[in-house]
Amino acid sequence: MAKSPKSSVSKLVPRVSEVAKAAGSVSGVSRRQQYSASTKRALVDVAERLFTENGYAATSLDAIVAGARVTKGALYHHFSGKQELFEAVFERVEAKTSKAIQKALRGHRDPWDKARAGLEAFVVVVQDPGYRRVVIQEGPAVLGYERFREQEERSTFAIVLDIVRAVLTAGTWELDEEMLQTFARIFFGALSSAGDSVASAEDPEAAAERVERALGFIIAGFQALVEAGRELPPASERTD
Amino acid sequence: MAKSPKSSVSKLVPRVSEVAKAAGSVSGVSRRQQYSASTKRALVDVAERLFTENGYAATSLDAIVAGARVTKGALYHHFSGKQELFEAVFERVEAKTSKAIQKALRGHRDPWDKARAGLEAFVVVVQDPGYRRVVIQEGPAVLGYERFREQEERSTFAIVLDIVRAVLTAGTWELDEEMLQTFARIFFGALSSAGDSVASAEDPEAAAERVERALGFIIAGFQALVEAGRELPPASERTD
DNA sequence: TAGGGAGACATACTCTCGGTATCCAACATT
DNA sequence: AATGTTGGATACCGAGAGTATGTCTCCCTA
Repeated sequence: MAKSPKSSVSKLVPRVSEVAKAAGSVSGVSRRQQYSASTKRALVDVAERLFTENGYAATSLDAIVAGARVTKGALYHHFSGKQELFEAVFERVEAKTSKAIQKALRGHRDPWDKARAGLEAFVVVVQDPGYRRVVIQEGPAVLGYERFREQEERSTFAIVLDIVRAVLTAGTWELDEEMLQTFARIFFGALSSAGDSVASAEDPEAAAERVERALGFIIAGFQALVEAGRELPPASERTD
Repeated sequence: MAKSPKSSVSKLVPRVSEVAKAAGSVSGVSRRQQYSASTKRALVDVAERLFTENGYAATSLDAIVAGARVTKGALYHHFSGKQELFEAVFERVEAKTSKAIQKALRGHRDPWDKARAGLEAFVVVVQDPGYRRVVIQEGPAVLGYERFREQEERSTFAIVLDIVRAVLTAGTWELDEEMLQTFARIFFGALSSAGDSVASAEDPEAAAERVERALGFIIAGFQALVEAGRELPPASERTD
């Protein structure tokens, strides 16, 4: 229905102007595919910027496509909708973060050293506005908590889990996977919160220092118990 | 402009049907004010339910006003918009939670006992779907992180801060307010995250037990160091 | 006790925005 | 050349947040 807009002139500017043409054309991908990939990247680029600056709800698709100099048609060709676009941004930010932390971890063999190095890296990386906004603040709400956790599970949280596993299996007692996950969750939450407090502080430098000292202290206490072979306490007395 | 709908019959059902008439009419409030307060409460009631069930974005104002059997006019008379309505819900849920924890804290004098009791209470209360959804998951995104923290600052977080202050000033060393806040933030984050993992577990009972044991262990390590009078570690070597 | 605020809503409208339907041009394939 | 496929443009739609304005009724005061 609706009068067909077939005679709409289609002023079609030369299209795909100066963009693309990166990656030397050697590979087997056609020019068309290159263009496609480049507009997709452009969309994610702009979306990342706008989501970070104004948040998910306050960022309109019109603004995004305008920024990427395409139209909604292009957007909906590459993504199923606003949420999937957000996911793409989310994954990218996560990947960046994850890589940065992994990098900081290299060069430490002792698990406890690794933990401390990871902590320091995390405190730095969490100050990135993109990570704060996209991952920490809006991730759970936009993706839904379940999907959010699935994503985390495969990146930043995985790192924490690895470290926790390393330091705990180095101890004398053994514990099941569930308990490991629990410890990792707790530390991960502590890190996230700490990171937030750093990022939103008036003086991030000073805040970061405080966070490192505090967490260092807690970890030290933890380490002492673990290395002393102290058993896990039982749950409270209401466990029948 | 626009044709004035003055002749729109106004079918006006008896209005303010069976609701209200709670609180024995002794106080100095007029009947008018009672009615007003009751519709406001009805709005918040319904909003709390729908926000909890479907989330903020997926809950339309139309659904809320329909549930409360009023119109948008009423809603916008009492609240400046959807967000302010959410804030009202948020505050109520927070207050409920806060009160529950405070209650669990009574009857413990030793700060460390208090900490453990508070932990247990928190793990329970965080399983409430309303708290999870409204406060933990959507609070930061909807309110914006700053406003979210301001609110937390005055309720649940305040409790954690109190406890942390109690256990730390009981120790030998002294530390400034900022450092206290940092510790509280960290523990608060750990608690929130732990609470989430409990609430979203297949077996919340078992998850709650694990959380308590893990956090109990961490606290024990913390306590050991504090009571040993161990100094805070310096920050990492890049502090010039 | 009449009347005039003003508070407490109702109704109808606007406008932004996410999503859809449809079309077209540029390649790819035969 | 004919055909299919992909990348993308345009126009449109409906949902829903917010607004403009009217109106009823309680309450207070002269």
